[in-house]
Amino acid sequence: MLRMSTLLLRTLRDDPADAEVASHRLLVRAGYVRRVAAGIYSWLPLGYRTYRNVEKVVREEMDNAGFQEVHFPALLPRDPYESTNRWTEYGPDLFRLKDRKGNDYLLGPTHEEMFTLMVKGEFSSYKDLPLSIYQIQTKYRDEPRPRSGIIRGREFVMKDSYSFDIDDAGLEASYQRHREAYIKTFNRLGLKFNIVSAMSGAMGGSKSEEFLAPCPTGEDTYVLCEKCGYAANVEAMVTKVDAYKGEVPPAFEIFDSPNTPTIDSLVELVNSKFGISITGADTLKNVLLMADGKAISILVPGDREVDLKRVGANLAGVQDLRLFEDEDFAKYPGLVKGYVGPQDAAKLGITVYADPRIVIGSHWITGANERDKHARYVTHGRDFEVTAFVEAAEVKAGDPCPTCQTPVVIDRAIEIGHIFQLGRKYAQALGLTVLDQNGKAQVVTMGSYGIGVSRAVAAIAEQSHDEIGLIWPREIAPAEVHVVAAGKDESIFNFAEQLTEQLEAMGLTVLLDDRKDASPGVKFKDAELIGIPYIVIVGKSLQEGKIEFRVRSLGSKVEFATDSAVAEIIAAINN
RNA sequence: CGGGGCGUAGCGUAGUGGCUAGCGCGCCUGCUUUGGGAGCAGGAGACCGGGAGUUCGAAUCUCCCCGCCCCGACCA
Repeated sequence: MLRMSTLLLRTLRDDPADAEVASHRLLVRAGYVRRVAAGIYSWLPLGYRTYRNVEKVVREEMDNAGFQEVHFPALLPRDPYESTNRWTEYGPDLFRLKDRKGNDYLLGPTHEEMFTLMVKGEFSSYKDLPLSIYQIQTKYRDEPRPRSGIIRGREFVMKDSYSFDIDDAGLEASYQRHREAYIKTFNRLGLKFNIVSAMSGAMGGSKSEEFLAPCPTGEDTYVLCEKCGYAANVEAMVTKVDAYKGEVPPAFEIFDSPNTPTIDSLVELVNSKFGISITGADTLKNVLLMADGKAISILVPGDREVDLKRVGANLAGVQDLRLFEDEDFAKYPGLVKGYVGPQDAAKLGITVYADPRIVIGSHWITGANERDKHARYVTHGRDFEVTAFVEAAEVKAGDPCPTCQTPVVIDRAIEIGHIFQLGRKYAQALGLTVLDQNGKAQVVTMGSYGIGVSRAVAAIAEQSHDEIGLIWPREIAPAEVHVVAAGKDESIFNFAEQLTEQLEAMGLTVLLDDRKDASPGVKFKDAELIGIPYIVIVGKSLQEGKIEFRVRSLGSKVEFATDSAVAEIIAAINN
């Protein structure tokens, strides 16, 4: 029995000044967590019970799926991370430390190496596969910017799984098993989520999907087609365009265009000069970038910005990507800021990539590579060539769905899970092979799957709260029933106590507000803030033989007779 | 790392050169109160983020450092 009279808990009447997002604000106010440093939090009793409930659901679903739980240290030696070059590649996000002998250690940001090495140490035959193992472990990443309370911390708990298979078909099967286990897990956690296709990015795999919990304060942006269900991270959104069907344009011509530094001013000048009515979408923007020290130009329609995230995710192998700065222009005197066009790219020594919208045969108004001059009828395939198409332009709400052409919507979400097919990268680097039927060594293929366990607590809070407090799903709540003794009469406290014992005897977890010195108003406010789903009030109606039953999420109140209270409460909860 | 904001008691805050740093919540003692964050009386609790400087005098002005929050870049 949890008693409010002795609980290590102090709810706050005011919102903490340093919390903005709802989950952070409410978890602090309701006494679930306290900040220790940026992105590092302590859990108080109510919070830790909630956290452990989430962990329990995750663990049960992993076990149900037949995955085996293991546990690695958080404190790890440098060596395994050298084999995959991540000691270097991970950069400043890695927490590094030295032992007394001066040897390098790290706090694990993720554990691919350790899992791979564990399997390598034990198994060596195809007969041992497939295998899926997981752990629930604290991870450390020295984030450049921790934010939103426990949504993005520098210390956080992640459930990470890895699958090991002999071939691609096996990997696909393991991937699907994880996908199904994740769907069950998030459903049990009461989370609304979308499964979106994602870029596997730096991890170097192939197929990858993210589980996103929609929420306005989320930090991931994704597109969703409400008709066919297509969903993708903005980085992974595919642009669908038709081939050019217009007429072949006349030869390109250069015209004077002084004082047109912006697309708008250019459009205005062209329209009045030629007596036509084009829009920004008919102009071609040449955005210059430095990619690992190489100058590249990205072509996008003038009415769109370049999305650096998308470019980065879609340009294979590029580490450092940034916009051109004045000193870069100085190195390429042929590039006239504001008047760049793709016609002379080869001469100027830059590599040109184009957004898929710049289809072959289409013609554009673009810079003439001379101050105060633009050109029109500049035609792709005739007047300029590109090295490759790359998804580069920003995604806008209303863009056509790549599968059914319906305008998509853009929404924000918290990433709560990520599954992907890693392939053989780690197994190769660490030498994980097994012998096949023919006695030949085969490199194992792996999948990697993560759930942010501590983050899920915050994600649930984000999706399930109102102005006055938290509203937990039953399975996650720190207790299932909150019994409030509201009054001063001894009989009220006695009955509340008895009722609590009876409910517990029926298998329910109960938080009893048995504080003698708190007024009913305080107890009601606290109960609403704490957010246990069912609230039972033992108070003034006790003398009429009644207690009150409330459902936090509905704000509903009904009275039950005291002698049938336990049965009625249980019936109401299980209804 | 770029831009913005902030740091005064456990929490929320007032105080912009003047002597004793104020208020509300919370906490302690006593009395009264008990269905929507009770009342009265008394009390504890602050190296005003740290350091250096300017000044007769600094929470207040200057410089440096530290910490925290938000936007961006980057990332689960």
